[in-house]
Amino acid sequence: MAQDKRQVDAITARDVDFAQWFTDVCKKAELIDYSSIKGMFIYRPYGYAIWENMQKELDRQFKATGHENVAMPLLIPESLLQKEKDHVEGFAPECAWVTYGGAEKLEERYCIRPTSETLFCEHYKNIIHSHRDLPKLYNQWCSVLRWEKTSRPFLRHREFLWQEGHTMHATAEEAMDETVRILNLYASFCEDYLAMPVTKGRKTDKEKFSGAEDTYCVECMMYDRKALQAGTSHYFGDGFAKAFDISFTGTDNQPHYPHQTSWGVSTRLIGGIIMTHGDDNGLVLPPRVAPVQAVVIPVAQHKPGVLEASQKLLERLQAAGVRTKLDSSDKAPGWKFAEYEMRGVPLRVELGPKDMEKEQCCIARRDTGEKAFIPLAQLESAVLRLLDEIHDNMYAMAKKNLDDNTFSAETWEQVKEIIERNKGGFVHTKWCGSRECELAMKEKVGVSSRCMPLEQPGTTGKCPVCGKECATDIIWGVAY
RNA sequence: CCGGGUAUAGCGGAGCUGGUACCGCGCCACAUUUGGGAUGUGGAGAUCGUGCGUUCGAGUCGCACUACUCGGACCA
Repeated sequence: MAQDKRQVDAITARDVDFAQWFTDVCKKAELIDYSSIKGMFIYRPYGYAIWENMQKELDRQFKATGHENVAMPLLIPESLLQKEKDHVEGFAPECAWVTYGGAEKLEERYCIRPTSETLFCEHYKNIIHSHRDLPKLYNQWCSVLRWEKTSRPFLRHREFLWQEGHTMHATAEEAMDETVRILNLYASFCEDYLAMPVTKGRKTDKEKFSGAEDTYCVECMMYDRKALQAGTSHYFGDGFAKAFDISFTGTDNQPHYPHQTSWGVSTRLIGGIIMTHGDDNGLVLPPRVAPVQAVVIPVAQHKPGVLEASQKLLERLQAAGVRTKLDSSDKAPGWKFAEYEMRGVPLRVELGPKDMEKEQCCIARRDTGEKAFIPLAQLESAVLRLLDEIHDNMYAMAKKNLDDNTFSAETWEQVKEIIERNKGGFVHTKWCGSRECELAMKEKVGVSSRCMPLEQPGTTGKCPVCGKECATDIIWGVAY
């Protein structure tokens, strides 16, 4: 392997130590750097650019479905956070608190937002009075802070970037529609933009968001067969509205409580694409969010005309809407090949004197490593076609990994056997709905419930723990 | 939060029974090179994670702290 020639850039093999491979990729591809505070990471330009591309597309879709962006305060007074009982119980253990303003000790301490439901509710109380004020479809892009005990790049930060949507609706049905609309939006975003197949489902009471009536989620399977929760969409009913005393006058001239949702995805998605698609040569980025979709590498660039011709390729691809970079640095071509592979750039366009004679260029795919010689006249169409093909192929490979590692079982012993033999994966069983049986699975098998899939077969069977006859399908797995 | 490991130049490492630090890669300059991580010559770069202590003297010994990392717990 090329990268073995240099220790400096060596990346731990993926199958030898997946955790170390992941950290190596994050560092070597210059996505992220550590800061001096545990769990607080620096998003470097290349890593942040991936987030910006995700953000751009999600923001477009949010706006297309009627949502508006707002910016709420960073700090939450303790008294405000405490208004909803379940919510504060869930988040208080991981809050960081501001207790001083300048040299003065504050009368009341302020929590640095771990999530902003309470802030939105306080505001909604002031602006929602009539059914004409509904729905309110707000979203904010911000960072939040949760004092996690263990942290890992992208997967679990103390401070992380995300978007949080908070909406208010006149009826439960409308709020539930919104919850599902966003769940579907997240699912199609993961599949169509990140090439990550998802399983849509509902969380158990144990796993749902603190204060929510229902939490829906998209669960993905990483290359190492562990589960990653990629996005969540919560239905709150009118619980927060009651706790925060938010009401509106309906067409019937009677007071009503509005129904609420919240939903979010975070920079954890970047961790997801790394662990779904990466290989032993480093990152493999889904073309639709890759900061650089094609890199033009001149070969023998000191020879007359090569740089100029390469520059022309750059301009043509940029004009065709392809995010393209030309690397005319004086590194050797082989060095550049390895470098951009490590960084996951989907396509490499090589141009040298021999190609110029034949009016062609060489295009190499990151996902398969295949090289093809393309007539210069067909440059744009070939590149655009290949980017789509790469996306489809990356999706298909990830889907195969998901399908190959998804199983069904009837008893907890079978689940344990499958998880141990397969070193992870998803196992479908029936579930009686009791927390005791869910906890027993963690205890006996070491798995947690991922979700109850939205698509239920409607059959009945036995709970793998208590053996009771039941109808609900549930998925178990080891999660990040 | 509990237990194990680690911290020396940008990166990876060496540094003995205490004496102010060495190697490879990278970096800078010049020359020759360029189709899978080029070669030569010259050069720069470190208060040894932080703080306190022992000592004539600490990278080395002791204590504390911080961060990273692997298990576990917790969390989503």
